[in-house]
Amino acid sequence: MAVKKVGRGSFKQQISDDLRQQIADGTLEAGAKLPTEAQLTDQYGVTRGTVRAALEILVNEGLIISARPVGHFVRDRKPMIFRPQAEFRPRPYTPEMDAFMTENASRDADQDIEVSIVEPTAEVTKRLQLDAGELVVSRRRVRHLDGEPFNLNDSFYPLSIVQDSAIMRPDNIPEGANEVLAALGYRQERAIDELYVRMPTPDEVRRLELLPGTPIGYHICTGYTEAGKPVRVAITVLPGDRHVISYERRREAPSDEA
Amino acid sequence: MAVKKVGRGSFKQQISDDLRQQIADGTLEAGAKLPTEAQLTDQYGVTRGTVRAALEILVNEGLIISARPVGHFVRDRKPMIFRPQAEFRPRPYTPEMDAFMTENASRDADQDIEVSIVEPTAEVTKRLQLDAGELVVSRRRVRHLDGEPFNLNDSFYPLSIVQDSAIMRPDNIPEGANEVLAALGYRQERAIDELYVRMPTPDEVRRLELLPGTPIGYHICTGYTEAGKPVRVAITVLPGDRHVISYERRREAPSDEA
DNA sequence: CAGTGGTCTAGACCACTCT
DNA sequence: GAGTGGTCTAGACCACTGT
Repeated sequence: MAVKKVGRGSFKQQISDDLRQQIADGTLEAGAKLPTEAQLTDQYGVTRGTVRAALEILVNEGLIISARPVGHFVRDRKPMIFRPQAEFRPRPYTPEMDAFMTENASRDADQDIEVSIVEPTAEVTKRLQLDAGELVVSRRRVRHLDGEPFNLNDSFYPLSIVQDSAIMRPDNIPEGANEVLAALGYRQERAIDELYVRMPTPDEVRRLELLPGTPIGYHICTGYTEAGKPVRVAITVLPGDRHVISYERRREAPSDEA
Repeated sequence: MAVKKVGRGSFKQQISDDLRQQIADGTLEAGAKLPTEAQLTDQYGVTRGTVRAALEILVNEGLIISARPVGHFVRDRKPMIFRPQAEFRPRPYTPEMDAFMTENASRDADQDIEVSIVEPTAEVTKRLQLDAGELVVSRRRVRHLDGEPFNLNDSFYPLSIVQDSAIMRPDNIPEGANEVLAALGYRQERAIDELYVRMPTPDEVRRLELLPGTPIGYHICTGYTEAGKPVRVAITVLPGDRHVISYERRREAPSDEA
C-alpha cells in the first residue's frame, strides 16, 4: 500500500473522513465533482472496492450522490423550502428578522389524489380506535412542486362515517375535507400530533423519488370530535432534503431552556 | 447460482427485499436474530460479499443492527419515549385518548455541561446577526436518560451580553438561562423555530452513540428581544430512534387539510 | 469507442466472543 | 478452537453516457 494506516480507523474510514472534511471546509463545494473511483484508488493505494465502500458511507450520510456514469458529486444543500404547517404555527407567522427563510415564495403546486377503501394498517386502526375488520377510506396524495414530488399526505377516515360523502370522490375538495366531516356531524375539535424521524421505506422512496441518505419526517395527526371520537388520521411524509419546518412564536412558553 | 434472478433488481436487492418483508410481516420480530451471513450465502447461492451488501442496506435503513461477533438482529422499535417540547405544545398537554404515548413516565435524568468561548459557526453567526470576529459563549449539553445519551442541547449567546454572568459557569442554572438573560436586560419575547431532518455528522454519532441508519431531528430556536435583537440560539439534536415529538391541540388551526 | 460507476466472484486475514 | 462479522484484495462483466 502506498499510504500507511495513520491514526485510527480503517482505510475506508480514512478516505471518507478526508472527503467529508473537504466538503465541510469548502474544498469541495456543493455540486462539485469528486475524483473518480480510479483516481481515488491510485491516490490512496487501495483497491476499488475499498474506495467504493468509502464513497458509500458519504452517500448514506446524504453528503454526495452518484450520477452514473458521470461520477460522484457533492450534494446540493437543501433548497431551504419554507413550508409552515399549520400545526407548527401556534401564532400567525410574520415574516420579519428571518432573512434565512424567505426563499421559494410561490411556485407551481399540484397534487395527485387516489381514493380507495382499504383495510387499515395497525397504525391507523389504533388511532381511529376501530373494531377488527372495520374498513377505512384512504385518500392518498402526492403533492408536487414544480413537477417534483414534494411530500405525501395520506388521510384515513372510518368508512362508516364518510360513506357516500364528498370525501370518497378522487377530486380536490374545495371546502376542505374537514368541513365535509363537520357537515356530517363530526367536527374536529382536538388533535394529537406526533412527529417521528426515520429512514424511508422503499415505497416512500419510490413515491417521493428520494435519493439514498435522505431521512424523512413522519407526521401523524389524529383529529377528534368534542366527544373524543377519532374521525381522521392524516399522515404526512416530509423528505428531509426538501423541507424545513418553521414557525414563529411569541412568549409564554420560553422554549428549550439552557 | 442456485437461485435464479426472478423479478427485478440485483441479488442484493432481492435478498434485502426478502428480509425486509419478513421484518414487516413479523416473520422476523423485533430482537430476532437473522440468519448468519454464511447461511444466507448458502440459501441464496451468492458470495458472502453480496449477502453483506444486502445486510448493509437494511442497516442503513435502520431496520437491523450488527452485533459483532454474534450476528445481525432486528432492531428494536423506537422506545416510544414521550418528550413534549414546549415549542411543540401550544396548548397544555392533557393525557387522554392517547394510550399510545403513555410509556416512559419518569426515569433517571442527568446532563453533562461544557461551557466555552468560541468562534461561532456560520449557522450561529447568521442567526445572532454577529459582526465578523465576534465571539460567542457556547453551552454544550448532553442530556442522559438512564445513563444513555438522549439528546444534545447546545446554546449560544453573544459574548458581549453574557460576559461574567451565570451563563458562563459550567453548572446547571437553577432559575434557567432565560431568566439570567432577562435580568441582564435581554428578555426574550419572540422566537423563530426551525426543524431540519437529516443524517447525523460523525460528531453527533459520537456524542449520542448513534447506530447506523439513525437520522436526527435538528431543531434551531432563535430567541429575540422585543426590540428584535437576537440574543440566543439553541440547537437541539433529537435522535430519531429515541424521540417522538408529540403534542395536543384544540381547534382554531384545523391541521393538515385533506 | 473509452470511461464511468454498479454488481459480483473467490478468495484472504483479522478481532472478537463463546464454549 | 470454532464461529461470527469487519475489512480488503484482485480480478471480472455489465449498463450507460459522451466523444
